[in-house]
Formats: sequence, C-alpha cells, structure tokens
Amino acid sequence: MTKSTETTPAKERQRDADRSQGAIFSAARDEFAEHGLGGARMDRIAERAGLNKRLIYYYFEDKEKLFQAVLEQAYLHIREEERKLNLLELEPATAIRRLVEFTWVYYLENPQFLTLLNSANLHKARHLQESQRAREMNSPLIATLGEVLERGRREGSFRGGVDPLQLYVSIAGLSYFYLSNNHTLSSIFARDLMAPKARNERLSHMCDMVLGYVLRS
Amino acid sequence: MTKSTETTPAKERQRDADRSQGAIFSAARDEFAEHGLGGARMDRIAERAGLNKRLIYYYFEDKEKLFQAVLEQAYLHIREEERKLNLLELEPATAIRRLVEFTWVYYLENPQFLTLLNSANLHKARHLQESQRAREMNSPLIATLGEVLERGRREGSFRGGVDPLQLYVSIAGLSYFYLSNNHTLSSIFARDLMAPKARNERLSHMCDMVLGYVLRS
DNA sequence: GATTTTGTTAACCATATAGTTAACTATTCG
DNA sequence: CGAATAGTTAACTATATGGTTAACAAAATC
Repeated sequence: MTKSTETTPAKERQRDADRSQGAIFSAARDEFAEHGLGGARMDRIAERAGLNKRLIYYYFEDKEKLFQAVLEQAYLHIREEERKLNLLELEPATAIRRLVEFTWVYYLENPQFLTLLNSANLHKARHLQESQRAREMNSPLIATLGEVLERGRREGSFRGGVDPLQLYVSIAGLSYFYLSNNHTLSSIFARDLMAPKARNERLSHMCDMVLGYVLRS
Repeated sequence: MTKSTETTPAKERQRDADRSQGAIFSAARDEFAEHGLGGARMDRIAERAGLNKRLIYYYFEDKEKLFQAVLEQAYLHIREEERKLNLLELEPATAIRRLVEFTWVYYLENPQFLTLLNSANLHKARHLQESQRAREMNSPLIATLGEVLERGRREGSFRGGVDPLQLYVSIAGLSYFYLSNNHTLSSIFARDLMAPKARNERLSHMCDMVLGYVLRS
C-alpha cells in the first residue's frame, strides 16, 4: 500500500492542461451564451472555471479567439448530431418529420446554441469567417435533404421544385424563433410558451406545416 | 426685417429639449442595434448624437432605461404598422399573404428591430416586463388573425383548427431566422442570401408554405 | 538527480466605462 | 427688466476591464 507509482485509478495530477483548457472552454461557453460576446467578462470566465485568468490567455490568446473556439465547437457538435440522423435510410416523409423533430429537440436541449448564434450574427459572422475549421465543415445536410426531396418526388408523394436550402432554413426558423424569442413572445402575448402543453402544440403545428408543404396534395 | 420675434420659418433655438432627446434616442437605437446592450457604449451614443454625455442621463436616467425606451418605441412602431394592414377588409387568403409579405418587408427594412429583439431576449425580456407601456400594448394582431382564419374556414377555403398564435409565430419566424441569421447561414452554406434573386425566392417560398398550410387541400 | 519544459499564480497596468459634480447660460415667466 | 427654470458643458470619479509581467513549481526529459 505504498502511495507512489501505483496502478490505482486516478493519478490525480495537480496540473492538467486538458482539464484546465476544458474548464475554461465550458465556462466561456456558458458566459458567452448568457451575456453575449459584448457582455461576457473574462474575469467571470476565470471565476466560473475556478482557474487563474492568465490561463485563458495562455490557452486561447484573447477574448475574440476564445469566442471563435466556442462557436466552432458549437457547430461541430450540431453537425455531428445531424449526421447521426441517417435521413437517407428513412421514408421521405418520415425523414422530413425526423428532421423537424430533431431540430426542435436540439434547440430545446441546447439553448446556448441559440444565443451563441445570435451573438455570432450580431458580429456579422466574422468569427466564422475567420475560422478555417468552420469554413471547412460545410454541412452535408443540404445535399442529403435534396436527395430526400428528390426521392419523395420520384415516389410520387412529394411535390417538385422545393429548394432544399429554403426548406432547411424554414424548418430551423420555425423552431429557432419560437425558442430564441420565447421571452418577448411570452411577455407580449401573455402566454407561457414553454409550458409542456404549448411546447407539444408547437411541435405538432410545425410538423403539420412542413409536411403539408412537401407532401403533394 | 428685424430678427427678433418674427413669424419667419425656423426660430433656430440653440437649445431644444425635444431635438436633443430625439438625437440621443436615435443614436442609442443605432448603437444598441449594432453592438447589443452589453456592447453598446454610452460615450459612443453621446458622440453619435453629437451631444454631451451628461444629457443622456438627464433625459433617460441610465443605460438600462435608455434601452427600455428604445425597445418600447420599436414595438410601438411595428404595432402601428401592423394596424395599418387592415386585414379584415381583405379576402382571407389575400390577408394571409399580405401579412407574410408585410412581415418580410418590415424586417428587411428595419434590420435594427431584429437585433434589438435579440438583445431583449438575451436579457429574458426584462426590459419589456419592466415597461408598463409595453405590457399595455398587447397586439390585437392575434385576435385579427383569428378572425381571418375563422372567416376562411366558414367560407370553406381554409382548414380548421389553426391556432392564430402558432401561425403568427411561424410567419414571423420564417422571415426572422432568414434575416437575423443571414450572416452565419450565408457563411456556412456559401451562398449570398441577400442577393435579390435569393430574396425573391425566399418570399415566394414562405408564401407557398404558409398558404399551402392554411388552405384546405 | 539535474535540466528543461509546461502549467499556474499573484500582482500589476493602462485604459475604458457608467455615471456624477458643479458651474454656466439660453429661455421662460413674473 | 430680473428671477427662476431648463438645457448644456467640461472636468471628474470610482471602478471594471482586457490583457501582461515575472516569478514560481509540477512534470517531463535527459
């Protein structure tokens, strides 16, 4: 039972670059999502991470680069989840429904994604432009969606002439606006849009709308 | 031709509370829209207005109250424009199309409205909650839309069971997401979504989608 | 075990920031 | 006209902010 070089579980090193970098990253994601790029505070990020502020600059250079890293990762994550959908294995109508549901659930479970994207757009997507990784990972989703639409049309169930990009933007927009603007909408219309019943109604409404559009009538 | 108390056009007073307040207000609207609440700078607002910073505090108390005033006015303005639509005077299908087009054009011509709303939501609509004026001006649009839907249904052209709030959120969301997230979308999909052709296609797609949904098939 | 590298710390810095003080003057009112 | 009021100004303040310095110590390398 010596305490030196044992094979026992965690070696519990006092210093761990990966752990520190990860902690800063998560803290930054939370801070940017909560306050926006302009409202985020480097001191608060350090505090959230429980680490010395200097480390942020050690690992991420500056605030802008840190935001860029957070944004990159956010896109990487949703792209990865999208890939798991395997839309091509499904019936065209089922595939569309699945995409609508996935988008809704993803935004619902990752509210930070929405506010991060809003910040990115406020800054005219400069951080995305400057990120080589982000520019490289162009989503294959539009192409996939195009194939789904094409197959549906060949099988006779879908209408023709649907632009997959327009459809994708519509599917995303229907969920995005409801969730991202939830607070102003709930306030103005004096209705709790996040109540379980309201949420279910929303999903059902969106499916009706999107499927009603793509299906030949 | 004395220059004292004449009836000649502008008396050109050196001091004008209304003019100053208006200049600050416009400057603040621009600054908040461009940088968000967290990124907006009081010094820059003063500079934009061409007035001494002290006047901002003289007329608007502090940054939060100033933002609240800007937000209130933004809502007041769109509500006013919505009222001019006179949807009840139109055929139900024409009324829906007009609302889709109005929403699109309004957001297109008032891009500041979108970023202001994003800021308001980042702060959980706190500024709207704290504004009595905003809480009072609950939009009559949902009720109007409900009447349009009901008439369309009675006339046999519209489907039944459509929630006017859901439909309104969808119409707004379809335009909002495309325009508000234009930068990230254009960047990721490597396509200029603001090119005239793309914009026309968007409007036409949205009309197809919304009308396809409300019309009985 | 000594040396180099990598990770971490406290203290620091220049500047930016929201908000204030107090003097001052154009305009209004009696 | 003269006094009161409302609008405006420059200078100022306390603190927050993004970022840096330089010393230091745990790991890794030799």
